[in-house]
Amino acid sequence: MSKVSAAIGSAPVFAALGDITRLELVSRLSDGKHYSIVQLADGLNLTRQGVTKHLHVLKQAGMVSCKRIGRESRFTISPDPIAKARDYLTRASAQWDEAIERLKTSVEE
Amino acid sequence: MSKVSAAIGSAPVFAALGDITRLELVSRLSDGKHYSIVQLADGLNLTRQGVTKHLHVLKQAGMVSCKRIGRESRFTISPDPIAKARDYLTRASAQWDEAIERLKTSVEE
DNA sequence: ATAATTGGCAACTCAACGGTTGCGCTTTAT
DNA sequence: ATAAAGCGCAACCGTTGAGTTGCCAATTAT
Repeated sequence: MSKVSAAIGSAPVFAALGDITRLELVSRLSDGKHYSIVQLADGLNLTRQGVTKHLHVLKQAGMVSCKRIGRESRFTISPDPIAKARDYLTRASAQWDEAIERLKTSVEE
Repeated sequence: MSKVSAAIGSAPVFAALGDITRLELVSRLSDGKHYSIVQLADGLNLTRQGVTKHLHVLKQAGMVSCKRIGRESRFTISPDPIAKARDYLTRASAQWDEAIERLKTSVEE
């Protein structure tokens, strides 16, 4: 599997992380605990519905999971997809690090 | 600097990576060499202008730099911003890895 | 029983995005 | 000198995205 085809699976994850609100939500969920929507919405400058939409995006990207408990929806982080995205970036930087290293020694145009 | 404030700087980078065309462009540029727009557009199923727009997004995110040489614009990868994004994801996963580890041992609600 | 919390669903607005076409300018090739 | 290559700019279009409001159902608290 090429690097690109490995990456396209992570594209939705990157897209999801490309919004500061969702970045904030992921940050709040990074302690591994589970939170209700109102808890997650607290302090954010947008409606509960807005937060719900963002959480839905994160869920579609596989980055969070939710479970209905009584009247609330509890959200938790799902580490795997983000770990995959991280691995892609790690491989990518390793790739051009050595490529640039090669270009530095032999001046190939 | 908190993790979030470190992350919001990476949001445009993540957003830029959230498109499969730009992911492909980054992949093509990952050898550290520089390419003209038509070279980068080759094989992609969209117009030269479309590619130009994507390259502009990558440039705004600081992920590529371009230099005019004669009649062509040569684009090269700029590793730093992507490395920062990678570092953020690495720190984030490390954080919830240990958090989840703690939650596994002591069952704290 | 009644009121408050929590949240899902649908409709709507406005802006941003991805992509296109057309045109003109500069640089290179013939 | 003329043609072609490479690119930038601007206008335009359809779709998606973020965010809102309003309403109703279910659960919990009083």
